[in-house]
Amino acid sequence: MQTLTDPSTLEPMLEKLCYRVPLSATERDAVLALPFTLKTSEHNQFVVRERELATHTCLMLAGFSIRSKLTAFGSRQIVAIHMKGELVDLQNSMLKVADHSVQMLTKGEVALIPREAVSQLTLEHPRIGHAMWTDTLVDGSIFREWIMNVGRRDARTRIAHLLCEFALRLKIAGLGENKQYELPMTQEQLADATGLTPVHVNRTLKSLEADGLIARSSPRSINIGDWRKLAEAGDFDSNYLHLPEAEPALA
Amino acid sequence: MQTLTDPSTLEPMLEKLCYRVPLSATERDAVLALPFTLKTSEHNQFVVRERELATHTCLMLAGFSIRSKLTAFGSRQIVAIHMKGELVDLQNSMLKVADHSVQMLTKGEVALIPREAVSQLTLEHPRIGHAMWTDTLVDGSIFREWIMNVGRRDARTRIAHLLCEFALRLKIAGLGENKQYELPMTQEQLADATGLTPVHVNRTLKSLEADGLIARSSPRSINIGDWRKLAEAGDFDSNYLHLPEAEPALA
DNA sequence: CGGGAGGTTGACAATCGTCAATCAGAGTGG
DNA sequence: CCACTCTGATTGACGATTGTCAACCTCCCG
Repeated sequence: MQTLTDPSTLEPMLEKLCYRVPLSATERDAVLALPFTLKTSEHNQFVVRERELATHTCLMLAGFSIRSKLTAFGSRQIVAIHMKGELVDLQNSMLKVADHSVQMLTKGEVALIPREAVSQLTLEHPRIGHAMWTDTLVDGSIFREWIMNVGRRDARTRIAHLLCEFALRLKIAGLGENKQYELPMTQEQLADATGLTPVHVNRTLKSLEADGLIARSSPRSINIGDWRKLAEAGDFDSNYLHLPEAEPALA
Repeated sequence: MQTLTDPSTLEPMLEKLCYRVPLSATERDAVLALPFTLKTSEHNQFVVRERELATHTCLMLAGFSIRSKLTAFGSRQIVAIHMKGELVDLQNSMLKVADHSVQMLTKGEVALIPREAVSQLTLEHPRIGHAMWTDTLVDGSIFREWIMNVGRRDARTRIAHLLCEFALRLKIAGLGENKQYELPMTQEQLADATGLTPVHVNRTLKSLEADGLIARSSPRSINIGDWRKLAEAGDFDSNYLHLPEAEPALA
């Protein structure tokens, strides 16, 4: 596996960074000039494991991944879902020792960037550092929303909320424009993301379907019938995603 | 209210920043030279409200505060607790529009630092920016642990975990060395932090007390009888706090 | 002394978890 | 092409952790 610097590859990352903090041409070039290693990751493969030393930051180029933690008892909590353009493991790599695992949800392509290179880049280009910091702050905002989701919402609302967030983020990442998408997770994974059991997730999805808020041609093929109604059922308000302009609805 | 630059006041913030990323003398001086407004905040007073424009970053000098969010239905979720030395509202102010509220838990003293001054400081001193970024990353790690706490742990474990985290953070902030402290929150606030109801928090505290894991001379005066046992009951592992050296226990 | 906030307790209800069986679909090998 | 198998989805019966409601208590403070 060799280190590459093909500037075209890191485009998704640059797009994400410029999304909120505009960067100059020089700065953009500096980002694209980061060294990286391309890697195809298989379904279910671990990118980082809890407690490991993280030496690289992982940029998602294709596919989906999750971040998760384990309790001592062995149950799993998924704390984030990641898709194209997202720097999955900034968190672990900057803090050196991983406090959670990152695992592929589907087969995908990732670029591994050495921790030191990212660190160096932000020191040489403070505005890039600022952009990455902002990105981390948005991640934090999403974490807070998830705390509220599992802490203060009932099963139906949690699931609806997750479906809304996923739909909107897919759209922003340029992975779908409409109200129909393929959920890349099993119901067990949905359960681990919402703090429920797989059985109850199933019941809840059925209930949402029965009420016409979603339709499913296959178990994971989500079709949002009425965005407004689903957003209401999910207590979903895109404010916490900190999108630049008003991009509140899919409808 | 006038803007001040008394360098002695921002010491707690500097300590926090240098805790993980060592700063040079020049950098330290730059931090201390930040302009700020001193403010005494009363019990229950709001520092920032959800959806407001945040123009300042708030540094806790004395007292405790919480960050919270509201569901549409009106229930509250506390997503973080803050104490001396912590930059409470970096999150809101850097993202401009607040996605959650910050409220004083006790009477306290805060320093309000203009958002622009912080932003400017990090651009002029990239290493300070790096330190603040790291701080934000640690905040993120704590958020993730909280997601797991409310998502995958039962009532007893959640409460025990919160009691452990609070004890350890008090110690790190230099606010207490021993296993005895005064919890600055009501049981209703404990409930909002753990995703439970006040009644069940009460039952759970009683149960922890009955089992000798804690003792309480008054309802909020927590005395940790056996740190190891409480940490075990709370599935508490300080890894996620990313403390510099081994500082795992209080015992 | 009165009022109020917060803490405590008990009875009962309900959301959600557990257990377990069955079903559906994809991939594999004969 | 057809068992065979495995993973994931679905469903039902039952149980339990936790929520709800409501009363009462305790302490602090004006």
